[in-house]
Amino acid sequence: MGKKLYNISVEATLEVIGGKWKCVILCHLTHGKKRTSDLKRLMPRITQKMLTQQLRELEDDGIVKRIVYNQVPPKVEYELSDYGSSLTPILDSLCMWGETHIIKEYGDKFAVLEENVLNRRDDEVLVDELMEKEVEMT
Amino acid sequence: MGKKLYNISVEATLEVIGGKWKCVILCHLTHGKKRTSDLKRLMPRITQKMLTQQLRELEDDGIVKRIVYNQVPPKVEYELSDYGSSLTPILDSLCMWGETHIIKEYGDKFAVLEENVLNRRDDEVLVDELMEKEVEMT
DNA sequence: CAGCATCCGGAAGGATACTG
DNA sequence: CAGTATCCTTCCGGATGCTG
Repeated sequence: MGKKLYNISVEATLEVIGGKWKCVILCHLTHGKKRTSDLKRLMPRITQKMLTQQLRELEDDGIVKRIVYNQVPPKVEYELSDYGSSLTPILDSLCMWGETHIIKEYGDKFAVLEENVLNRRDDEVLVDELMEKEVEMT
Repeated sequence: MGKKLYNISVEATLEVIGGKWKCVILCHLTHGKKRTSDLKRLMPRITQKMLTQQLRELEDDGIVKRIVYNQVPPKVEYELSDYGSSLTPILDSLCMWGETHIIKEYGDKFAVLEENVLNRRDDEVLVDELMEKEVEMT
């Protein structure tokens, strides 16, 4: 393997999760196993190509597990590996900081969440989190 | 301001610290105020153009403060703003995960640290951290 | 449904020279 | 020393069509 040289250890982290969509994908996976079609719906702007590419890289780095069901039509699921789960606290922190930042910038965080996010069925954790915060603020 | 739409809150975080060099710069700044020339030395691979660009964006987002001394030759320092300091726990976690990852991948973490990192004078915190871990492992 | 191959435009980022 | 401006190359990533 070609050893890479780093000037600071965070560069090693960025090499793994620094891809354009990787943190977003991983954040969704912290909420549980997801099918390819689930991920597509959760990330309407990602292209098929990028989704597969980023998932492959995460798989190669041992961050996510790819579960293939041998059936027709095909079914593939992705979930955090044990090693990938060590990123969960970081991913949660990144999400929480984002929520705070959105509030700081826009006041009402719902103003910047797309409808598909609020209407989705299988990943209501975020919405629940936001609802809780909303209650705290009243 | 043009409101951006997000599908998950981490996207807001990435818009602020997702730039190619931003996390690296911020990690260095968690160790204290730095002159432009310091940052250049700490990041030998970054170009002048990118350094300035990333710093400007971080400044615009209220993450870093730019301190200009009116003197000749010019002297400029950068440091985390109060708001930027709210990222410190995340940045520390990212660094720590990177160290663990380096150990997992290469065994000896010193094998992948460039010499300029080990020889530098003003940012020995990382080295100290590594030394401590080394001791723990023996 | 999940994924691959191909083409292609545009943004990202490097190199260089110049300014105060 | 710190920063700007310009040019130029690279390659990321989108769009499309096809396969099992």
